[in-house]
Amino acid sequence: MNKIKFSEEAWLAAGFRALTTDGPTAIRAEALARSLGASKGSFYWNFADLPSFKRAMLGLWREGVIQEIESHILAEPDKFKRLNLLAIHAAKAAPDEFGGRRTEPAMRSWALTEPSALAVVNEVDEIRLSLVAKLLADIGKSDPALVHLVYGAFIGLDDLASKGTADVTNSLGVLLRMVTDI
Amino acid sequence: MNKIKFSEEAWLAAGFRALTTDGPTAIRAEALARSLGASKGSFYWNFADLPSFKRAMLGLWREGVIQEIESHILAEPDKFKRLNLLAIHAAKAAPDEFGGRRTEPAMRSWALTEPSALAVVNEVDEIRLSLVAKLLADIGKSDPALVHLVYGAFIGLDDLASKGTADVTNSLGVLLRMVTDI
DNA sequence: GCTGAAATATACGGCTGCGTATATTATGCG
DNA sequence: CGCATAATATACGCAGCCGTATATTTCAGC
Repeated sequence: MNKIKFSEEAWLAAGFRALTTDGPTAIRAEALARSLGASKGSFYWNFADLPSFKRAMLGLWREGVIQEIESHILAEPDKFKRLNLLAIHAAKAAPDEFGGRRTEPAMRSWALTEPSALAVVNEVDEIRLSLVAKLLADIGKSDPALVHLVYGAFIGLDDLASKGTADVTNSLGVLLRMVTDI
Repeated sequence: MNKIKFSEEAWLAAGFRALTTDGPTAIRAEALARSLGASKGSFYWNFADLPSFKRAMLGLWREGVIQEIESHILAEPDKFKRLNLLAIHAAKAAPDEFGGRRTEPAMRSWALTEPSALAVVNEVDEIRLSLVAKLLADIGKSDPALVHLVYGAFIGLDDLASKGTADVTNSLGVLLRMVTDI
C-alpha cells in the first residue's frame, strides 16, 4: 500500500462541510477538490462518481445517528433521564468535523430535492420515532400523535437553533415536563 | 401597452415551483424559461437579474405570510379558537400556485445557504413568534421557552408533514390541549 | 397599412462543471 | 536500484448557465 494523501474520510468531511455551508448542490467533485487543495483526479480515484460519493455520505450519516442513539441514549438505565438525554443530544447527531449541529437541518433540506437523501432521512425518522415511542411507552404514554409531537418539536427546534432563534434544550425540557409530570 | 405573454406572476410562480421541487439552485433564468416555454430574453425583460428575481420571491412570500396571519388568525375573536387556527393553518403559509405546503420547508432550506433568504425567514420567524407569544399571553401563559416550543413544533411537524411522516393538525392539537387544559 | 415601442427570441463570450483519458509522481517490494 | 502499481494531477470534450447585445415579433394608435 502506498501513502494516502487525501483519505476517503477527508473527502467525506469536505462533502459535509460543503453540504452544511452551501447546500446539496455544492457537493461537486471540482469544488471539493479545491477545498482540500487536491484535484479531480484524486476524487475520482477514491469514488466512482458523484452519486456513489453521496451514497457514502448518506450511509455515514445514518450510521452516526444509530451509533449516537445506542451509545448515548439507550445506555442510560433511568427512563426519565433517557427522555432528558433526547433533549440534550437533540442537536448532536453528527460529529463536528462532519458539520456538527448544522448537519441535521442540512440533511433534511437535502431530502427535499434528492430522492436518495429522502430515503435515508425517512429511515432515520423511523428509527428515531420508534425510539421516542419506546421511551414514551416506558413512562406509560402511547398516543401516536404525542410521539410525532415530541419528534416534530425535536426537528423544528433544531432548525430554529441552527438559525440562532431558539435554545433546543430549554424548550424540549418544557415539553418533556408537561408530558412526564402530569 | 402591448400584450403580456409571460407576466411577472407567472415567472414568480415558476420560481416557487423550481424552489420546492429542485431547491434554491434551481432558480435559474434559463431553466425557468424552459419550464414556461419562454426564453431568457423574456426573463431579463421582466427582471433585472437573478438576485432581483429572488428578492421578489422572498418579498412575495413574506407578504403572503403576513396576509395569512391577519386574514385567518387575527380575524378570529375567540382566544382558544385562535390557537386552534394556528394548528389548522400551520401548513398553508403560501397559495398552492406558489408551492403550497411545500413552500415553508423549502424557504427554510433556502435560508440555510443564502443570506438574503435567511434575513427574510428571520423576519417571518419574529413575526410568527410574536403572534404565538401574544396568543399564549391571551390565555395567561408567558414562558418564552413555551413560545419557542409551540413554534418549533409548528416548524418541525410541517417538515415531517412535507415528507408524509406526520399529520400537523393532530399533533399540534395534542400540544395545545396540554397547554390550555392544564 | 405604417410606425414605434413593448415583449419576446436568438446569438454570443466567458465561466464552471462532469466524467474520461492520459500524464506524472511516489512508494512498497523484490 | 528498478519496476509495477497506488495515488494524484493535468488535459480534454461536452454541456449548462449568466448576462448582454442584437434580432424578431406583436400590437396600439394614428
